[in-house]
Amino acid sequence: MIMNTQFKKGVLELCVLVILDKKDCYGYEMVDEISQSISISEGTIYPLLKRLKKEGLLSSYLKESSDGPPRKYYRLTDSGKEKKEKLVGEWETFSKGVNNLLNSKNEELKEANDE
Amino acid sequence: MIMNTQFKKGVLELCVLVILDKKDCYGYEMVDEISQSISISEGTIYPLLKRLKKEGLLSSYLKESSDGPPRKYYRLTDSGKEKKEKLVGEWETFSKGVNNLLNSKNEELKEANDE
DNA sequence: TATAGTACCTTGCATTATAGAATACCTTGT
DNA sequence: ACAAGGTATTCTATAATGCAAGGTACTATA
Repeated sequence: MIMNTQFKKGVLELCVLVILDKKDCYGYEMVDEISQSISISEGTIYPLLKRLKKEGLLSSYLKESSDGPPRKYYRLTDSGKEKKEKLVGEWETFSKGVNNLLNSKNEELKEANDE
Repeated sequence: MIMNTQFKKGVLELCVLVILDKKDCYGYEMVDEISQSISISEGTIYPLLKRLKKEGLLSSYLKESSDGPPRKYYRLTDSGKEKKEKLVGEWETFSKGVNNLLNSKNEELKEANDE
């Protein structure tokens, strides 16, 4: 899936928080989850998870796996849940604003061109 | 209007192209136009316009003004129009993907939690 | 003269996604 | 035992991009 890199900035953080709000996940698993909707690579998710943990939005714990090295599961903290709510709201406002520009520009500009 | 900076990455280019597809504009004017939907500052728009012109998506011409210095109007080139169409499509795919993650996650995860 | 509004431009900074490479574990085939 | 490949984590270096902060210059008003 080819996708505009720039669009993703900041949104991936939102996606990670939303997914972790539903269930605990490890990084490799999250790449799969998110990839169903947005293209993403491992080199992106691990630094992101590390950053979010450092900011106190996530906690983590290790769990052994039957087929590979142990998995590091991440869980939302309370502050992570707050942040998630905040980001979801911001995303809705933002995407509405963009769609506003994309669609409703036609009418407004008729007058502007009537000079 | 306070707004997540990261969400804007790449989207502002789309907004500029969409607006210029409707009518020619100068930078200062575009800040007003876009600000109705998304917060943006001058320090953002001028470098952006310069870059888009350099990439051949925009052409520009000067026009005198009665109340201030001459205005530099920008106009979409053919290649700019192509780029605009492409970006609009990418935005729609992308925002659908994000909303997908935000909303339809509930059902899919019931099974996942049934272990 | 001074102030404010319009309009443009540049520099430097912070943020973030990504590719690429390294490490380590397990399973399967030879 | 060995190699190959999939799973899983991590780090480094790089490229984009938005923005604040500053500057220039023109016009109108007080």
